[in-house]
Amino acid sequence: MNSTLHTIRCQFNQAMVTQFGEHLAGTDPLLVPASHPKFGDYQSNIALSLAKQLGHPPRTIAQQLVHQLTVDGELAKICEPPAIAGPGFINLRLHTPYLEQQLQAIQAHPRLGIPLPSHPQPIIVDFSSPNIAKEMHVGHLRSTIIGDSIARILEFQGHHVIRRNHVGDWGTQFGMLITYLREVCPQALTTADAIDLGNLVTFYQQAKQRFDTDEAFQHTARTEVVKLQSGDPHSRIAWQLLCEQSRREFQLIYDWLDICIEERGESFYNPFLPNVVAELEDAGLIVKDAGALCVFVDGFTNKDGDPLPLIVQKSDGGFNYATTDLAAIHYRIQTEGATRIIYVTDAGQSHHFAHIFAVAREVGWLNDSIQVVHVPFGLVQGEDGKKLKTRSGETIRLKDLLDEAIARARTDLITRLKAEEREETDEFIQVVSRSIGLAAVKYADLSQNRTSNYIFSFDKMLDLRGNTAPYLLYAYARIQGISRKGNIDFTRLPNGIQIHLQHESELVLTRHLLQLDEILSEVERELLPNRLCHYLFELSQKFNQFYDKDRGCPVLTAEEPLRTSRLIICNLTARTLQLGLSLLGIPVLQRM
RNA sequence: GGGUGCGUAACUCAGCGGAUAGAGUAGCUGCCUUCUAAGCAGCGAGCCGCAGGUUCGAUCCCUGCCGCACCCGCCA
Repeated sequence: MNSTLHTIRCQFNQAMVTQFGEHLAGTDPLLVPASHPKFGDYQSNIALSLAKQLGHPPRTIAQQLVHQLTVDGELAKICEPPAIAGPGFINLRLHTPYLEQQLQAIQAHPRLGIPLPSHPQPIIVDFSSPNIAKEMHVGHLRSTIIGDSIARILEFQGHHVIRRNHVGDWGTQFGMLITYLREVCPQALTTADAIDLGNLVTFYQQAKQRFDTDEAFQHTARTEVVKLQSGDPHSRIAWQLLCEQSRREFQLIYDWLDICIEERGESFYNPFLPNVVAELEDAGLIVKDAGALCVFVDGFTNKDGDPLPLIVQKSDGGFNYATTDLAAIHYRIQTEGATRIIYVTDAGQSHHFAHIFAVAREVGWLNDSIQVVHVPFGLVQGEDGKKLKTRSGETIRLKDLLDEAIARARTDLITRLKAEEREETDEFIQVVSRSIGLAAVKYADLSQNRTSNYIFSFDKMLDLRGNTAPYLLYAYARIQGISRKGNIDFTRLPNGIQIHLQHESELVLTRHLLQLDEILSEVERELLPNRLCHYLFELSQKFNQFYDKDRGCPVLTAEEPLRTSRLIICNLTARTLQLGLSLLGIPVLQRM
């Protein structure tokens, strides 16, 4: 909420200095959300941690701090008198008039009280990154969804974000594919769309198999890459045709998922690759080993415990992904001026990125003013706990996966409509089932801590109960239902009027509403969208408790001025849900 | 063999060095002459993998071990 925590922190700091001396200036007062609602909103654990240093019992320290805070007086504008509990916790409870005033403030604020940063940063988010000549499959799901959400959050926070699709459009696989196509389907190399993408994928698999087993083929393929990389016109035309075809296919998926991303494939960096090697050479980092040009940095060893090289130029003269990734870092920093680069790829690549970053640091492209991070995520597993595959053991195409989610959402919806004897248009059914299906897939992914593997289950993600997209969307739709029922235009509710918080459930709800800014800055820092999901889930639960006819409080049937006050709370909840979901890449529904 | 990540309720998962470790599902029990029950309230369910260590305090940090997953020289 509008800097509440910041204000409290300052007050604590001041009190610490006044009571215990200047050396405590800037010491973190260890303010955290209360561990249990009965303790209030926040707690400071500082007294416990200062006990040893100051040589006093923690409760005495807490008493001195509370005394000083009371004398200073500022805190009383926000909180009820601080309470000391247990071994020396200082518990803080925001008082109701402050909550009422804060709600009023965010109601009038288009960003719900979230401030813009004073120093917006240029940030590159590198995500999705499918490979040309392959279809997008389940392996691209997490990078695409998590990367998009991170980009949305950073954009909302006011940063200048470049969403970057580092597609695999270069390298050995193309030599392989072109060589193979020349044998089995030469027209594909000269005519647009001579074969459909499904076949292209099959050809790719066959080419890969040949490459792995046939040495002569492997050699020809490698030569083909070198030809392509050196600009041979026939190779380039073939390559462009393949890229164009894949690109259209990717775009279809991105349109479905409402993902905006700018393609800049590996090939873009081709002209810069020799220079990368040259700069490494100039820095004295290049070592020739078995014909390949390598860089050795401390801390990287292979399975025998020997130093592990980063190969930047292969013995055949070709460059590889390490070279490309280095060129990309260089370009992103030098030319694009990025101060933060975020790579959203699977956890299996951690080692590779650590290696690349270490070399970039060694050569001096990276320094402390630039933050380069790998944001790893775990595998998508089937319900058997193994890597998600079709029954026949093939990789699942992303398109099929999304189709199935939508189809299942549609079946659920139709069953529900029948049970409730509702009549809806075909268009409604189509829009709603599509929206729920896609939202469910996205939310299921985002709501897990990204670092662990997660088990993919259509049944769980489409469940109308629990921490799922449908539950959150329903909470939103319920609120819109209030506006329809009461003929109330939420956008025309009066601004700046006194909010009244009386009922326990509305206090609980509004306390939660006012925590959005803390959650968002945490998510920005940790790059963990599941924290936002958790927040929104709790918000939905708290709304449903507030709206419950037994234990909650009446809204439409309440007397003024409570009625308007509660309608404002409803609308603030809806706006918060809508904003939060939008940051996850999920649009809301008015009815469902 | 080395490296990285993970081991928390029957299942799927949260958990920020702090108080009695939390959700959701599943199971059981209540609440619809309705501000949409797709909801709400409640009950039971835990050696937080094991063993040490650091700390006033450890599910969280460190070390070792066990189990699982992924990575480990010219693919990306």
